Amino acid sequence: MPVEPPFNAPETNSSALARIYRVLASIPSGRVVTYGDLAEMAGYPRAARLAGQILRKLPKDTKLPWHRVINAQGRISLPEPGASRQRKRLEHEGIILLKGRVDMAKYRWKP
DNA sequence: TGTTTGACGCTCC
DNA sequence: AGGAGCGCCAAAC
Repeated sequence: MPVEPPFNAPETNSSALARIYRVLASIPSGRVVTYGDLAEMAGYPRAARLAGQILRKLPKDTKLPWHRVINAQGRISLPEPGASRQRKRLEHEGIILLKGRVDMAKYRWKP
């Protein structure tokens, strides 16, 4: 008799990694999501730090749009020099940071 | 098996 | 407005 899975465990055979990757790949150019959004969309509500943990380990040459993930305050969470890379990529997609912040009301992606 | 660790988030003040 | 404090949660050790 299998036990009830934890409330936050979406499916036993699909890893958080795969789920996060899938959602990340689906974020449109020119839009952003928060770490919390990313985790929630992947099936892990309140696991914002998990999203960060996974993003942190992405290979440097990944093609996934890691730069479209910022914190809930609209700020870049990476330490330098990553922050500069991220800002550059965002601006390249038309997302301008004012006072170091992205206008979330305008660019936050909510499917 | 228990503890530590974050590219976090929310509430106070 | 901006910082301190605390909660959160799965991965790494």
